[in-house]
Amino acid sequence: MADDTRTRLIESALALLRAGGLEAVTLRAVGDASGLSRSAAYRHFTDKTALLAALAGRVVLDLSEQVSAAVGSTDDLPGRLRAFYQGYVDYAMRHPQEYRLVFASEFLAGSHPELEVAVDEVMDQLGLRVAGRPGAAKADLLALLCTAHGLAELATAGHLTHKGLDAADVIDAIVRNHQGR
Amino acid sequence: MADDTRTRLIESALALLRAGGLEAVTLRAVGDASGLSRSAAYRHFTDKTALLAALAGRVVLDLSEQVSAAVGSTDDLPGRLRAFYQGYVDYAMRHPQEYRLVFASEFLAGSHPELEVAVDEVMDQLGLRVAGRPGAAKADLLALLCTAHGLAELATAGHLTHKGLDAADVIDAIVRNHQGR
DNA sequence: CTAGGTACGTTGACGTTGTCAACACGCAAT
DNA sequence: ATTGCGTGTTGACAACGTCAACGTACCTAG
Repeated sequence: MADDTRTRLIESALALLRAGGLEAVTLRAVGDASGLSRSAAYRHFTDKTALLAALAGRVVLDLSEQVSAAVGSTDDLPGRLRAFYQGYVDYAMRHPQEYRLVFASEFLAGSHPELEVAVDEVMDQLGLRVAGRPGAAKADLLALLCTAHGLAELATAGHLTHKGLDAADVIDAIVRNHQGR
Repeated sequence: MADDTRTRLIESALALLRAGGLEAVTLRAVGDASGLSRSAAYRHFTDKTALLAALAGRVVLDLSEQVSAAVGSTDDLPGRLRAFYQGYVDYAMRHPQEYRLVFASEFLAGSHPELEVAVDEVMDQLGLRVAGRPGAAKADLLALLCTAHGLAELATAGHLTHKGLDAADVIDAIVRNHQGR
């Protein structure tokens, strides 16, 4: 099966990313780790960026599942908000390189519509999950995701811990300042 | 003066970044654009990442000034909030590559304490500017900045316009859902 | 059964990049 | 005058993304 090799390439890239950051993910290294050769990836991806985009897609799905699980079936809105933010930033802190790859690859690579669509879908789903029902306005959901993403990026960059605070404190402030409608 | 050459290198790198994105910023191209040679940058920066970090520092300062000007001396809190978010995302949309470089370089490059400190300082200053007085809690200011940064990143990635919305709509939602104290 | 195409994988090679060593120049201080 | 340092250049190297050429298995049509 060709799909098998394809996922093995993605898996190897993921392992390299975790171990040594984005700069450790080279096509030669991916080939070695997969027991293949340098340019084996070109039979399954048009580009190096296409491989990264596929990997990013996997990450987005993983993130979505974990956050959904974290929100679970919390009843009250403040509780859902808190669980959402906490689950989101927890994932980002547990997998910093992976999380940042998702948005870095959109920057570095010109256009990977497949990934952009995946991100959009996951974001929508997460927003609905928190809002509770599909009646919520799009702008409100996006506001939620903006905050979550900013939180995740600042947290993974270490800009929160610098001041004797951690993500939970900021989440507290966010939820406290949020008035439902 | 050596400082002169140093700033010229940074300026050339900025021009290249604006013109062709991050991948167009190569040390050889910077040398050419500065009328110097390939490795001239190594007399002023230890690394390519150090040059990028210096450039990012310049960008952060620029961002800070523009956002401060946008907030100006708005009186009411909702007005200040709106002006802050709008000014922040405006800058990011006007200079997407530069804005993203600031946070990408922290990711790509291991550690550039100078840049991290600059980011922290600017963030603090902006937070105070919006809060109006130094009495505000740190966590509240950071919450503000998380949202602004997330907004800027999603906007520059095109994740807002996809749904027939633009940044102003999301800012409306954010301000509407925010209860000051 | 054979011929040919297709999917998959490998190696060789090329241009580009970041980086360093070696060298050269000019200026300041001893 | 000599020494040293700051600044700049070129030559060279390894690593990288990428492509062309080639090989090999397999499936399918005649």
